[in-house]
Amino acid sequence: MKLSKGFWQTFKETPTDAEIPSHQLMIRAGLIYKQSAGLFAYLPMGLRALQKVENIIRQEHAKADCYEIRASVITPAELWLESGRWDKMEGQMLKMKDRAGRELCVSPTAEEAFVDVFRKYVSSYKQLPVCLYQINTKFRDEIRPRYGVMRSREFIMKDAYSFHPNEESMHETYKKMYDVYSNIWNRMGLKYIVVDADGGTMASAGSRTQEFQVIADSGEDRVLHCPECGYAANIEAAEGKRVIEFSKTDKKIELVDTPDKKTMEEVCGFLKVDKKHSLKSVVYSAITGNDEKFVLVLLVGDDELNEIKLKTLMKCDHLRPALEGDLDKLQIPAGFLGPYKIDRKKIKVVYDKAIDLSASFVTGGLQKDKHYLHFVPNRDDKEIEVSDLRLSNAGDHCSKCKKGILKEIKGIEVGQIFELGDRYTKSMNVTILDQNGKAIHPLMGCYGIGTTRTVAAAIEQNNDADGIIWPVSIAPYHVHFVVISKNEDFIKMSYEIYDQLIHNGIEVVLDDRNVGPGFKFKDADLLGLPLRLTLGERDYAQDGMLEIRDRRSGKAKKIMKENLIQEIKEWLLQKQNDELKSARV
RNA sequence: CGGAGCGUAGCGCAGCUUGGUAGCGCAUCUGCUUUGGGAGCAGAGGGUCGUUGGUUCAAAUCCAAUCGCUCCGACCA
Repeated sequence: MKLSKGFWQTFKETPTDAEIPSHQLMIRAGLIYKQSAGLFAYLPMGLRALQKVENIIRQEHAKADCYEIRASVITPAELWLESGRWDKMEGQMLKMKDRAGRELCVSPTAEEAFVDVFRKYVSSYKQLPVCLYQINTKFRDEIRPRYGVMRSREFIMKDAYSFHPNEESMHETYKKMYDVYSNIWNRMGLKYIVVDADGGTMASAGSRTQEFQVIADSGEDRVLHCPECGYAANIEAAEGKRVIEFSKTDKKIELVDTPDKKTMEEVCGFLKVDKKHSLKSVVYSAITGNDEKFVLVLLVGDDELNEIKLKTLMKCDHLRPALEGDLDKLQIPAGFLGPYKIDRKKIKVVYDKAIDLSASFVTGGLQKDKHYLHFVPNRDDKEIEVSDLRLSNAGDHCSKCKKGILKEIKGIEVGQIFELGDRYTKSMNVTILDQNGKAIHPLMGCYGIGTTRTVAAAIEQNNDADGIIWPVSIAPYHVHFVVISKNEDFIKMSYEIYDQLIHNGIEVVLDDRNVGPGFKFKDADLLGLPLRLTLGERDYAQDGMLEIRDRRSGKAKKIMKENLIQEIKEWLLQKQNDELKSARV
């Protein structure tokens, strides 16, 4: 690209609505343009980086015998009604009607569409396993889009779907895709961590799934990591064990006044008790269809509830915290909730398994301005149901090796791999014949990568005060060629060098604009291509050399015009190797 | 959806309290000068003040409604 003829504009000022570095830099460096909330246009520089990511993905998938297709982005309601997700994904889906009144939606994901393609063409175990993928636009009507393309409503995702005659084949492909995914981010030189995850509404409960998390302070995901054995999991799925010194007592349960003390902090502060010697009571409503059940969850005072665990326990479609109105209906005073003598007909009660049932706790009095002291669950409560419900936390003991202490890391989820099993083939009634001529539901795996999010994550991890620092593998171009001269002969020379670089396979941007050198250098730093090449009238007149400079290290070197191609190729190769080594955690 | 805030030129903002017919910096255009870290001088173009309605002799300014955007929360393969 010659900038004098190109389409590229940078901004000196940081846009007010951009919060995190990658979002600010993508706008300032002229990579993207926001057209509406959560909707972006990719400009030439941004699009090239995105295409680099996509091509790495294509190359790595090809190695694993995955074939690219492209399903339609708009899909008919029938497909979603078949799988039962037309209503389940309500809210996330952008639905519409065509002129005949048929209902359609913009795909938020494509399991149904791929199953639909699969069932048309595959009918025998002999055709399996097979893995198809696409790189295509998705739309999820996020309640709150934010952080630029990190959480946009329209985005581009690579989604792959594999089909299998049996579990063994499904496990095998899962493992293969794990390697494919690792190679992809390795090649980009990103620091990432693979973590155990929760399947959410995608997979059946308990099925295998892992997330690939690019490590970044601005990440929205919390990951727990054991430095001893390397165990890592999304905090939602993490298994940590809390070790607490509980307090024991022989004293009888006692009702005391706690006027206007409603929160844990207030009650424990007032009674001068550590929060871990009290029970936190939270009420949730579990909804399945028209059926609504209430559940009282008891946790150690300073623990948090893991809603996913509760949702699994309740086997419900939706879960929401109870509102004051619900509590009024149940005739329970908000702020003074507790298990002691509560009516089990109205509400289910579950103790978290971290609670020592023989220890003594402070708990709500079930009447206004009252709490109990010395509540001992297995002495004072007759019906006790225990389940694992707490959110694991940094500081927990690792459940895998029993030695390490879990640490928290923030991550950006750029990919997730699932073993789906027969969830979709069953609901959509897809069968193939096995060796015995028997009809079976094939098993599925699915594997997603946020391509647009990967670009943002790469910038999030590679930037400094001056701008972006692209990894070589996904940089929009390799070399930012700055010419400093007004002399026509020099401009002409820069065009010759530019052509020469292109002929040798080096992707180059030539800044031949009629602006000052400072302006060009600032722009080059902001865009952050791996190498900057400078042809300056002043220096060239002195020694006949050009300057080549590394954006990341700032290291610079003078080189003769004749050696340009070779030097640049060597630098790029060296940089790429260095980046490969720095990946993964 | 609940809470908060903001909509004035492409971008960043002032003006609004106390109504009098819109301004600054950057960007853009022209000319001259300037070329190793976002140049200087001189001039120019560009705004239904988000929209609609109301109050008023007069509304960017006051009132109401509405739309859009952002932040916090809930939501999230």
